[in-house]
Amino acid sequence: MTQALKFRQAPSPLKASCHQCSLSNLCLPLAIQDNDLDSLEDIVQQGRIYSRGEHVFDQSTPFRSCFAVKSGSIKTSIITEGGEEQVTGFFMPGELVGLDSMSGESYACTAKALERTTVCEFPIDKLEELTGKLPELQHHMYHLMSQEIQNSHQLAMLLSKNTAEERIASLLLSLSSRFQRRRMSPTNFSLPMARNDIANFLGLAVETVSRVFTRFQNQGIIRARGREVELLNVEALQMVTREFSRQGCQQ
Amino acid sequence: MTQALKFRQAPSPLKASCHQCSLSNLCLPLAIQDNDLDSLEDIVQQGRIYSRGEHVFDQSTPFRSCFAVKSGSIKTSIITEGGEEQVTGFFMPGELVGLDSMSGESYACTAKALERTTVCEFPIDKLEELTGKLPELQHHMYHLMSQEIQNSHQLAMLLSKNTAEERIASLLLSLSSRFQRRRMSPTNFSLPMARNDIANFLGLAVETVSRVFTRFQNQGIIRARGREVELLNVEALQMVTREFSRQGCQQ
DNA sequence: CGTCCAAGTTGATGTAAGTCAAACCGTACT
DNA sequence: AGTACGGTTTGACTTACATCAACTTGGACG
Repeated sequence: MTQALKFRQAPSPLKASCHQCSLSNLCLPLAIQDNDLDSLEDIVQQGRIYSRGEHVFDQSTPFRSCFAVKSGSIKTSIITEGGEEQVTGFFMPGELVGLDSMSGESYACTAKALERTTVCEFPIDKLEELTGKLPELQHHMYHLMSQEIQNSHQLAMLLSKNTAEERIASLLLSLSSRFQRRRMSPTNFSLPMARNDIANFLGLAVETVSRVFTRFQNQGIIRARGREVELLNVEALQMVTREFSRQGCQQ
Repeated sequence: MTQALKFRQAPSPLKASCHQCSLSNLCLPLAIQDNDLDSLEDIVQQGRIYSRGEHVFDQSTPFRSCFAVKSGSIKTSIITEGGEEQVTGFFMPGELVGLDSMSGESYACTAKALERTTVCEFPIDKLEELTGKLPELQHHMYHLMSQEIQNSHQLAMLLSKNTAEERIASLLLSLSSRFQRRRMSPTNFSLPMARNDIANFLGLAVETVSRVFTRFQNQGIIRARGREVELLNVEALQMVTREFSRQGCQQ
């Protein structure tokens, strides 16, 4: 660790500044008035920097906090007794990780940084206390959790009804819109996760994911080199996801 | 409708009595002190009786309330633009329906009574107001929503990793434990849903569900006649669900 | 009590995606 | 520069389950 770093990194927990955060229109601050922002800042802790592969938290360890992704990205997954992994989600800047763990003493999943990642930490007891005082914040928490239930239902639907192509098209479009929300290119981005994670998340074999990527590429729908992806024909992708609406329709 | 019924059914909304409800140890009252129970009773409305097949609420209609199942059972499902149905859950007495709809103006799914069913209705604005005042109730709401996220992740896992037999064994065991919580026989119960619903929920074809049922029956694990089910060998069922933990293990 | 229709079962066949195996990167490390 | 090792791609073969089709059961109802 260099001298310079030592100076900048004060002994954590370091207070984060929601006021100055560029993600305040995506993250929790989105829900509350400017003058209540201070009380949120009072409870949030600046998390440390996680490098690729590091665990932000581990399944079955005591549940203390939810984490908002500040930069980078996080993958959450459940590990079964048998050692099987199931990826349950990918989290990008402005998104809140840990909502599935609010029903027990310990984390319901493991959160792993997919790249160099920074987070803000919200200790759960303080967060609950605060949401009790700020109805809009409470409402937003309900909103976020409900959203996550819906997302998960959507995933279940994808897994049970859709083909490999449809699943991958859906994922690409989901990522695309999430990049767009952050004012980044919706058609030209770099996948934060490995093919393996995509496969696991979508209930496919790695080989299948690979094959679909090349098939899409050959059809001129996308261009992919490693993790770099370019969506050449978004409409075609949307067609693929809705392909299953072929109720007597010939195409 | 008989005379007697007309007398008992006062013009709704009728106030429900949580104090006297036999489900108070499963439902929302579980979370709060006896002296706060009155404030919960103040907001809850006695719902009407739904007969089999009736909708309790419909996807895309304005979201007003969450519903606790009092008797009977409810199936929730999403209908896609293409008209495809995806069953997202089954709800039994004491369970809360509608948590996935708290992020929008309208219900995220359709809730249909699987049999003659009664519910208690919690208007969402009043419920939010109350959870702002009762920290334990707020905590419980977080708990329930988090649980639902976990359930849905569990389902996704089942759908993406497990065989037809494993999925059905899991469902049977889940139902079993939910009957048990209600002090009913965990080994001898009647399925509230049709084979079709089971198939849809588990991402299988009806025929497959049927075949697995008979296979289990031939193996002496269960006895099934229509919707009547008897679990003859719970351990065997548990073995089936964990079968995928065969990492080099010979059995 | 017979009729009817939906729900459930059983059998035969097709297929999307898994599995196994091998080659091919890209990049990190000595 | 050479080696080593994930991650990725491609091909050949297998399989669990879907699909299609026929038959059976059972409860609602005149």
